Order: sequence, then structure tokens, then C-alpha cells
Amino acid sequence: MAKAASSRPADMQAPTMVDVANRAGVSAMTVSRALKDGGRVSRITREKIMAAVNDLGYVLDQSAGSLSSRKTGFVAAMVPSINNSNFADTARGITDELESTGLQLLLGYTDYTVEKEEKLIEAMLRRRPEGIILTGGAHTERVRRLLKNAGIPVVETWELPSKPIDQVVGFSNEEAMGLLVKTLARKGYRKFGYIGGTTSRDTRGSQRREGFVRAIEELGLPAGRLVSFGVPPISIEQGGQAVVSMLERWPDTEAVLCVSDLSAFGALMECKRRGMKVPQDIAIAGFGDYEVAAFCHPGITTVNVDCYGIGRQAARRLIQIIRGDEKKHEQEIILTGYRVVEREST
Amino acid sequence: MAKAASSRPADMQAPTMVDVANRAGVSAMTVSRALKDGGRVSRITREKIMAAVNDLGYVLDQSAGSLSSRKTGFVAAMVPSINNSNFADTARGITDELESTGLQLLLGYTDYTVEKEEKLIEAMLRRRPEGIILTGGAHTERVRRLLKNAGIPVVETWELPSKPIDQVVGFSNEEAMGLLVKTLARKGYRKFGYIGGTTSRDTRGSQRREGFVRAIEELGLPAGRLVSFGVPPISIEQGGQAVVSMLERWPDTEAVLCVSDLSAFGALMECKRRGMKVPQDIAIAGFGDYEVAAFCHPGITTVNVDCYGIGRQAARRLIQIIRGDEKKHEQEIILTGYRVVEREST
DNA sequence: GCTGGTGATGATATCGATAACATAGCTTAC
DNA sequence: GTAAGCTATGTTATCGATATCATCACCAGC
Repeated sequence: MAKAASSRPADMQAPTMVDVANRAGVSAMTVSRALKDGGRVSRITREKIMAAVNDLGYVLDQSAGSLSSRKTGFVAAMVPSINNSNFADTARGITDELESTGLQLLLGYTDYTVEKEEKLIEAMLRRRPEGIILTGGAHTERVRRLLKNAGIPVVETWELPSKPIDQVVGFSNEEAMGLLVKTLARKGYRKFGYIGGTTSRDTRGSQRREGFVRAIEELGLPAGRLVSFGVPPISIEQGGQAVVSMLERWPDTEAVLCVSDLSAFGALMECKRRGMKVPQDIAIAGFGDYEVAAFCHPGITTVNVDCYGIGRQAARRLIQIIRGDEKKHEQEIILTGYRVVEREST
Repeated sequence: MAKAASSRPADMQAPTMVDVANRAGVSAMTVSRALKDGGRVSRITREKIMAAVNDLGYVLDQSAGSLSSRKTGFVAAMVPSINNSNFADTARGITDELESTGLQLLLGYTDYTVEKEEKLIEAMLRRRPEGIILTGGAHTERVRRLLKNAGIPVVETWELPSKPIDQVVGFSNEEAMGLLVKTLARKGYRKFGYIGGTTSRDTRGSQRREGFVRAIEELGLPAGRLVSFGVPPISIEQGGQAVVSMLERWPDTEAVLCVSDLSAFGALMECKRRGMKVPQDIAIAGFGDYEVAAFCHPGITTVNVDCYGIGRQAARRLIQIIRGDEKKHEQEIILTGYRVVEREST
């Protein structure tokens, strides 16, 4: 039995399908068919071909293939950030869902800005992805035009955009934060504070803040105290700094709600460092249900969001459209769940 | 002035370079040149072309381009995981470094297994990346052969493999953990415990554990107590469970070192939950210098590693080789720094 | 005035695969 | 026994860009 080619001299061209075909004594087309699952090739021929592939160390060239078949097998996805964030779970969900389909993910980090998003999308469209997943509903006009021209399915996630481009997988950040306020109000808290980054960049953060303000109004509570601190995503450290600033201005604040669990954690640790008792002296709640929120002491009350599921469902919807090849696919808005998780911090 | 094409009917083919060329009254080749930076095209012609590009909503097709130029503009990178982990920072470093070069990243998650790594690498080689970045030095034989045949530069990161494939950017996990032990021994701790995942999958974890054991031996301290718990990457929750198990078996343990800050954080919180004083009753240290370690209370002593820098340097080295087109590039081993960061937990 | 250089552009072949159609051989139905 | 159908395979054209070589106009230098 032929041994697999161990190596190739550096100056030698990598083998092509024709090389494999010659070695196996068939045509290139037959090799192509043998290398796809569905290809109808006799068992004997397939074995000869596989032997040749192995001998030559042949690896299929998909760039060539996709030029010809007009299917690149790429899906693009934009997330604001991947470090220490819920979006890592979403990216993971997308990847997992794509895994069995042979589609490959092109992942981009927008750094929470539509300008970076635009640049990334331009770059990725040059790779002719078959579909694209975005975070949020805020995009430049140019991006909307580019995506329209590209003629590929688009899924916006993590929000419910007022003017959706195409598909949506998300939830109302406003309602979710409102629910948190109501849950805490029912426990008797009345003087609420809110901590978030300066808002223009992070639309989800802004929506949560609006949900906070509106819920306070609806409940007829004293006006919410708002602290904006730092550029989103607001870090653990900034959460700590923000709570200090909050307590200086409004020392009688009873409950502090944070735009994310990371800032809530920072606020919590800063309060403990200052010898305050949580929740007796002050209650703290976050958003996102990060692992730290569950296992820190005291545990942080938060809103659980199905980050991973958002990724999976977004990818699944995209695959449906791509594979189904519905020329004229329906717009679908998939709502993902959220729920308040009460822990010791409130 | 012509207005940009707002949209294209769904059944219409996307415009190609030839369409742009016709509209601009030049040849396709000239369009191609105009769209590259270096292309030498007169200012007038370039403006006509750009106008045509804009009118038609033309987007370059890189799959086609790379087939012809034999340069795909892809770089592949494998990380064990991206959720809640140092590798997210490394991935970020790679991305940032690539940004200005026009190279695009194909990112894969190996889930800490060489089998998954092999599958991913096979898939990615079909995209003909111009270079590849790996985490660690443990790979299947097949992967080594595939990479050799591919004839592209390879960078292994985060470790110092005993049998490097090509380039290396990393540090000795063994030494780093040894340094942590020695630092704490100098403070007077004698009875050390170590918490890590079951070792076969996570080679960096294993190396840290070995470094721990060796340092204990060298210092002539009582044999280290080793608790293995869960499948890497070991979570916050598992860190908490592991410290319980440690205290049950060896209640007199003075200092617990953890394979990562996440498990250290879990251990710390569990101890606090049980009313123990840290570091008086027990000292706790981690590895990796995550943000939580710095800002939790008490702060966690740890080993700072330049995660982001590893990514940047790995990418930079790759770019050097790719762009320099050194047919016969030298092997280089780039050491990245680490340092013990002492905080209140020890 | 002729040679040689330079800058801008065009023509053609080609990258490596796959779609689409063609063909040969064999089986099945009535 | 022959038309119809099926399976396995081959042939040819093509996907959309770029490498390479060719061409042409123009200018400088002697």
C-alpha cells in the first residue's frame, strides 16, 4: 500500500485536482464528485481516488471551487466585542450551529461603532458571504445599501430594530430592564440609580437605560439617578468608579442597576471594599447573567439572556434561507427569552 | 453627477469588473489596477472608474482575485476557546495586528482537543491561508504533515513546545507557575495546594501543574496537594467545588494555587461564602491576571501574562514572513514576559 | 532626428475547481 | 427485442479576477 506523501519540496507546486485525477486514472470531474458527499461515484473509483489524494497530500481548494459554483460557504458575523462579553457566547452559538453545515464563519469586531462595522462589512462582502449576522439595528446608510445590493439574507440580533433590514433574532432590552425595575420595586426599593456607559455608541445600553427611566416613571417612583461613566463596554473597574460617583451625589440611593453584570460586579466589589453591606446598605443588580454574577459573593441579581441561543437561532435562520434557497424569503422576527434572576445582592 | 445605485433587482447578476470597465470606457485590467493601492493609473481614469464603481454598486470579488494571484489574504488561527478566557485577548491581538495589512482572520475553536484542531485545520487549509497560528505545541501527526505540505509559516503560541513546527511566540508555563510558588514561599507559606482540571487536554494547565510540583520539590517543602476537578477549562463554579474538596482532604492547607484566575475566583468566593478569611485562614492565587482578579475583593494574587501581546507578536511574525516572502525563513522563538502580581489574597 | 526610457493602458492566458451537457454501457418493462 | 431509464464517467465552457507581455505616446539626451 502506498504511503502518504510525507512532504513536498518547497519549490514544488501543490497538487491540483488534475494531478489527483491523473494518478487515479480518471477525469478531474470524477475526483470532484468523489470529494463531495453527494457525488455518485462507484466504490472502486472512489477508493482509487482517495488513495491518490492521500499519496499526493492533496487538499481541495475551495476558493477555486466557490468561484465556479458561485457558493463560497462563508457566513459573516459582526459582534461589538469578544472579550469578556456576552457576545462571545453568541459567536460560539453561531459557530456551533454552522459546524455541521460546512459553512465557515468570518467574524468581525465592530468595537461598538457603526463606522468600524461599515469598514468590516465592506471587507467581508469582498469574500461574498452567503449570509450575514449583525448585532443591533444601528447601521450606516451605506451599510444598508451594501447589504441590499449584496442580495444575501441578513439577521439582526440582540435587539428589536425599529427598521429591520431583514430577519431579526432578539428581545427588547427596554422591556427586560423595565422588568428588572418592577421586580425590585415590588421588593420595596424606591430610590433607584442606574449606571451605564455614555450612551451614543451602545444602542442596547441606551435601550436598557430608557427602559429603566420609563419603568421608574410608570411606577411613580422618585426620578431615577443616572450615572454615565466611560466608553462602552463599561468595565469592572469603571463600574466601581461609577458607584462611588453615584453615592457621592445621591448617598441615599437604595438600589443600583447596572447596564451589565461586569459593571455591577465592579460596583459590588467597590462597596464591599468600603465596608458597605450588600444588600442592606445598598442593593445592586446587573444585566446579562455572566458567570461571575452567579458565583460571586453575594450573588448578583440580574437579567438572564439567552446569548448562546441568540447565536444558534440567528445561524439557524440564515441556514434555512441559504439552503432553502428561498428567493423571496419572508421576514421573520424571532423573540428570544429573558428572565430576572434574583440573588442575594438585592 | 450620477447617483449611487440604490438597489438591484433580485434576479439580476451582481456587476463584475468587466461591467465597471465598460461603463468607465477602459479595460478590466485598468479597473483592477485602479482598485489596488499600488496600481499606476492616471488620476482622470481612476476617477472615471471610481464613479462607475459607485454607480453600479460594484464590490470586488476576492475569491476570484485570489485564485488568479495565488494569494488569498487569509490567516488562520486556532484557539482553545473564546469564552471567558485569555485567548479572547490573543485573538484580539491577532485581529488588531492584521487590520492594517488587509489580511483576514479565520478563527477556530478547538475546545482544547487535538482532534477538533485537526478537523478545523483541514477545513481551513481548503481556504489556502497564507499562514497559521496555533495555540500550544500538542498536535496530531496528521496536522504536522498537513502543515508541512501546505508550505505556509506556522506560529505556535502560549507555550514553548519541545518540538516546534516553525515559529514560536510564548513563555514557559512551568517556570511561570514555579515563580509564583517561590514568591509565596518567600512570604512564609509552606503547605501548598494546587487546583486544576484533569490534565490530558490542557497542556498549558499540565505544564503549570508540573511547575508547581517541581518548585515545591526544589524548595524542600511538604509535598503539594493536588486536586484535579472537571474538564478544562475549569470554571468559576468548579474552582469553588475544588477548594471544598481540597479543604476536606487537607484542612491545614495554607495556600491554594489555581490553574487560572477563574477557578481562583470561584475558590475565593466559596471560601468567603463559608465565612473564611482570605488570606488569614487560607491564601489563594490564580494565573492569567483576568480583570476579575484585579477588582474583586480581596484582589487575587496572580501571574500576569501578555495575552494580547502574544496575539500581536504572533501575527506580526507571520506578516514578516508572508510579506517578506522569505522562501527559507529562519525559525525564531519569541519569549513573552510574565510577572507575579501580588494582591490581598496572599 | 534617432535611441532609449518611462508611464499608462490593453490583450490574452490562466488560476483550480464545478455546472451543464454528452456519452457509453447496462438494466428493466412490456 | 427494443425503447426508455439509470448509473458512472468524460468533455467543454465558465466563474471573475490578475500576471504577463505587448503596445503606444511622449519626453529627454546627445
